[in-house]
Amino acid sequence: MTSPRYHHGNLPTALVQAGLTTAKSGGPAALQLRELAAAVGVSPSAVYRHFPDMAHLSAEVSRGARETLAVRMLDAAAAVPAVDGDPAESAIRRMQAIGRAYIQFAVDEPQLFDTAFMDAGAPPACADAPSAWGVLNDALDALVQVGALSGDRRANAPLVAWSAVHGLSGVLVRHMLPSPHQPGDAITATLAGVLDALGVRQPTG
Amino acid sequence: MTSPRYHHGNLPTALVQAGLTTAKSGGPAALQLRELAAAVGVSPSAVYRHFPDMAHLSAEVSRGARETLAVRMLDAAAAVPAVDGDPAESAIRRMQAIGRAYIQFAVDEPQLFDTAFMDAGAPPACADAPSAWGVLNDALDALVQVGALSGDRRANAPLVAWSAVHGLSGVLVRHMLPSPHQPGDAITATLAGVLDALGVRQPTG
DNA sequence: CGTACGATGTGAACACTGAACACATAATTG
DNA sequence: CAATTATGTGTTCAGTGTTCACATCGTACG
Repeated sequence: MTSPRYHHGNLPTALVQAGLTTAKSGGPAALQLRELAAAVGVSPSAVYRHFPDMAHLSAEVSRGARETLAVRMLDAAAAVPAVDGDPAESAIRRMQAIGRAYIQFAVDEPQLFDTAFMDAGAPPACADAPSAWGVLNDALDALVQVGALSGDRRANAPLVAWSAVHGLSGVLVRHMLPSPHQPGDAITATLAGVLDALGVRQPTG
Repeated sequence: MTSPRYHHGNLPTALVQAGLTTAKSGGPAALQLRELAAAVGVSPSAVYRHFPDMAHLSAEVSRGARETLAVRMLDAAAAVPAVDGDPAESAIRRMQAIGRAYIQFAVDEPQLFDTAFMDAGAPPACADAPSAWGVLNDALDALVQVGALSGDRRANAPLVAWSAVHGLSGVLVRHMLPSPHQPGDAITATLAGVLDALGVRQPTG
């Protein structure tokens, strides 16, 4: 398997994987066709057997980064223990955990976060693999089902939540804060603000 | 002035101007050294007499875009008529106008907006020319001075307001909305949410 | 079997980019 | 007016994504 066969066996996946590794440390600007090809041990031209364009390969790496983010969110939600006899409280805490995981991902892996949202055409609406947008909407649905979120506010809810959390993430990632703010405070304040704007009661404790 | 003199007279400014024009239609990716030089009618190497690097020129164009944004915000605030005998109401309306102008700029000039915030190192804290961050903080100071914003919330206020407004702008610019949302509704909802999160009363009418 | 064929990878090109050099010209200063 | 500095030119170079004719492998069919 490690022998240098002429046919790689699974080039596209390997290229995307190498792209993710590269992007994790160098960001989207570090994604270069020749470098990725070399990292996988393949000629530059070989890439074109699987991707029509470097842009398409980059887009696929970006998609991978978004998927990683979605998985982090799902894991964070799953790690929240259910509160006995209070499904609403559980749903609210899960919602908060999702938002926190999103921001945490941006802070922990700023380059990957940048890679995830680099191109304008990236639609979070695509029905593929776990998407952050999907995870958010599922959480909102859960809130409605449990009675913690009113149906009226459901329509604008994803937009409000997403822009607040995504906006804070961007600000933190790009170090747009002039004074040395405490990110932790900002995160909790933003999460509380989102729940407040949605008319969802704050989680106890 | 239009005669093709050997010395351009004001190359750096002209290059940045050309960069702004290019970026307005093509975004940050369209900023190319040779093209900008040609647009100004100058050899590519001439650029290096004024900018050590293409990155520095791009950064200057980005700064220009941010300045444009700040001016739009200032203009919008100035266009709000004062409410007689109610300085608080005036300040609140001005604050709202600033946020609306920010988002409007992103929607009207998505490419310029992208250019304004392309590089991570861009500090809105720089004390140069009108900066969006400065405009926001001035508006917040006005709110405090008028008693519409409590001093306690002043510390986190810029972060909360900025991330919400900037986040929504980014979402709108990148068309991250799956379903055909109404941007107008989202904008007013977000602005109201920001004021709410800051504990500022909603403007009347 | 073995042979033709499609899928996959190679190597040498090409056009383009930002960048670096020696040189030419203009403006300024003594 | 002479000399020096500031500014712009032309050429060249390394590196990029991309293309094309060719090489190689796996495989399905006679």
